[in-house]
Amino acid sequence: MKTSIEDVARRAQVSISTVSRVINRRELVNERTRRRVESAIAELGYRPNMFARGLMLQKSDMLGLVLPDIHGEFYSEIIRGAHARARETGYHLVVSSSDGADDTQRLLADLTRRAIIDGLAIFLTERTPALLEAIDQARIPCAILDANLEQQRYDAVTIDHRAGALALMRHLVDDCGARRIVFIGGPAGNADTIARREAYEDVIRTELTWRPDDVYHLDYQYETAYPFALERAQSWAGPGHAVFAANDEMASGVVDAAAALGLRVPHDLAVVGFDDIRIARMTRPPLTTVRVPMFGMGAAAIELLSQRVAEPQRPPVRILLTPELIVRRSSGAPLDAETLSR
Amino acid sequence: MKTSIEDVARRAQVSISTVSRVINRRELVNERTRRRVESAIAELGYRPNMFARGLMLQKSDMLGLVLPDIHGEFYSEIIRGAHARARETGYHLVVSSSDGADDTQRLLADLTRRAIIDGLAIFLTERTPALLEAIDQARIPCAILDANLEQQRYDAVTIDHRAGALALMRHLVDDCGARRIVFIGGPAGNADTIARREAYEDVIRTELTWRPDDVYHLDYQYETAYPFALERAQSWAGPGHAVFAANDEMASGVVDAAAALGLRVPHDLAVVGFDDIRIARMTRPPLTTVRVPMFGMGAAAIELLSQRVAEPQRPPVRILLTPELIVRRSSGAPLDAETLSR
DNA sequence: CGCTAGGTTGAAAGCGTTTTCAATGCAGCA
DNA sequence: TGCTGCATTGAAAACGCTTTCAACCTAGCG
Repeated sequence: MKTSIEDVARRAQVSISTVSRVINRRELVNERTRRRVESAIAELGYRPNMFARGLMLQKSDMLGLVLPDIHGEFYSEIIRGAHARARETGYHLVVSSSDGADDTQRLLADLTRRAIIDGLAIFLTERTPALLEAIDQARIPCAILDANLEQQRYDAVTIDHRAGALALMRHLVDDCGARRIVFIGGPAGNADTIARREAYEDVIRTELTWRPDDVYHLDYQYETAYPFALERAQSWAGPGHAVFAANDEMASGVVDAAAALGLRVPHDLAVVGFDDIRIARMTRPPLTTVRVPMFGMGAAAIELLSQRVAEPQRPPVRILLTPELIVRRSSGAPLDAETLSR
Repeated sequence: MKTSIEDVARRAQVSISTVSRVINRRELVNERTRRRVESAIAELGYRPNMFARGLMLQKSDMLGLVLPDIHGEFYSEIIRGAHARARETGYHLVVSSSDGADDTQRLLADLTRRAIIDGLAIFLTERTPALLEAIDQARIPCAILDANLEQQRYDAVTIDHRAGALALMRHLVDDCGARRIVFIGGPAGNADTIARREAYEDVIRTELTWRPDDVYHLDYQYETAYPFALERAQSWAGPGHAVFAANDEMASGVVDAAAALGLRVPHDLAVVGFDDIRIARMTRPPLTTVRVPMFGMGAAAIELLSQRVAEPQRPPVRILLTPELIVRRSSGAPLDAETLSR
């Protein structure tokens, strides 16, 4: 049988008020009484009922995290970051992933109605009106991840994809002496791909020669990039020639294809990727890439949320995270000792 | 201001009992009344307070999942599986990861006391008495992942690592005609490595020649395996020779090193891995490996938990999951068309 | 000695649901 | 007409906690 605060009170010969105080504000109760209550608690193995407690406090110490997908290193890093910060701030984390925009909406509804959470961090990949509506319907604090929402109504964490891509282009041009750069993006409509391609174009148009045929759009997959590069890498190769793939998987496919064709990376063809996932260190040579701070993103979202729970009325805050250029050997820049160890 | 069931009742001119019935057992209320209540709910944007509801029902529809670490594809697959099943069964998932056995204990205590969950799935890598004690202390249903607990007190999900390794060895010997097989394990004390090495030894001792020098223990990392193999792959190579690495990362390092040495995989040296993580398809040639059903493991744990919540008194159930042999080109077996598409 | 302030405690009022139990009304039936 | 039974509804009792408010006691002070 469950023991309640009343059982403890009876056993310790005090009122339930006192037991409650021992649990929550121990400084308010006399030391002798406190010890009596504490041993009663221990003897009975009593644990406060969190439902009742929450009913009074309207607080569960749980935060939600909604991702479009849990697949892959990307999202698991977000979870890691979110979880780490959540634990630091005394929260537990309810993780959920959806399957397309419609499903996100359902999930949001379900989470905000049926789950007992104090706030919700939402990773948005699409921005349908219905989705925004669903977020508005949430009666709890929300933080938005990675979507450049025009409206400033919510706390948000965004990655500066453009700055990352720019750093990578600068590296290719300035440090590696690239004269021709082939761009391999993900789907043409993909927001990240767009940001990266824009940076690419900016640099190409102002400093090199714009060649429309050097821009391709694949699907972010190794399996697609490998045969694709096998067909073309020969024609991409040359002194000062490079490939900028919009993610590490495709870059890895290009590196492997080049090797299969007998090309030397980076000597005959430099290759750079994006994201800095695990495999970036597992190509030969290791990939120069841009590290997208997914861990930091998850952590920042939880941080914002916990701050908002503490101070519901403050104006929305936006955090902009900048990716970091990671120079390895695939780009052909001179490397110092410290960098080599990576 | 929060609207409560009472506000709805007033607006719909009924008692709160009726409103509650409309929400939970709609068949018990007259259609006309029901519609009145429903529009009152809609107009007020009413949502039942889950704390109060939980207080009555003693049920939160949340399940916990504790992992030793969220890092890597492995654990994110478990989360995926658990989440998928949780959603199917109407649960939300509280995910948490710990940092060593001591921390697991703290986490368990925190989760079972402060979090509002109906059950807890725990991935155990170590089995200290203190940990088992902590699990006993949990007053909620628990399911254990991947630990061969002697005691049958809990529901459990276990992977048959040995069967997987055996299948892989059979494949090497029977399908690929391997005559000499080098084993590269993780740390010698690692439970998974031990299970895999035992299967290796069984087959070697009964069917091939036992060579103690062909057994190595590294650290599961690509970065270690690559230079290691670079030194030795030449001496491993030969007709009917193979390397069995205890995970795909190390196998990938071996494949890359072999390529760097000008060896042809699988012709000069067959290589197989274990786990079937993403990179298994990204080596040249793709890795033959064993798929460990992490997704299924997470899903099974949640399934057990939800069944136990429904039927607390039933005897503990143990689920044994068998890994699946995935034949790709690195092992040198003749492949059929269907397999090639992987 | 009477008063005051501070330290401790308990009674009771919520918090917002679900559910039991009883009451009501009405149709159908003898 | 008087019953029975069913469908529908409401009153009220939990559920287990936090917190306010008032009461009590004691020590310290004038």
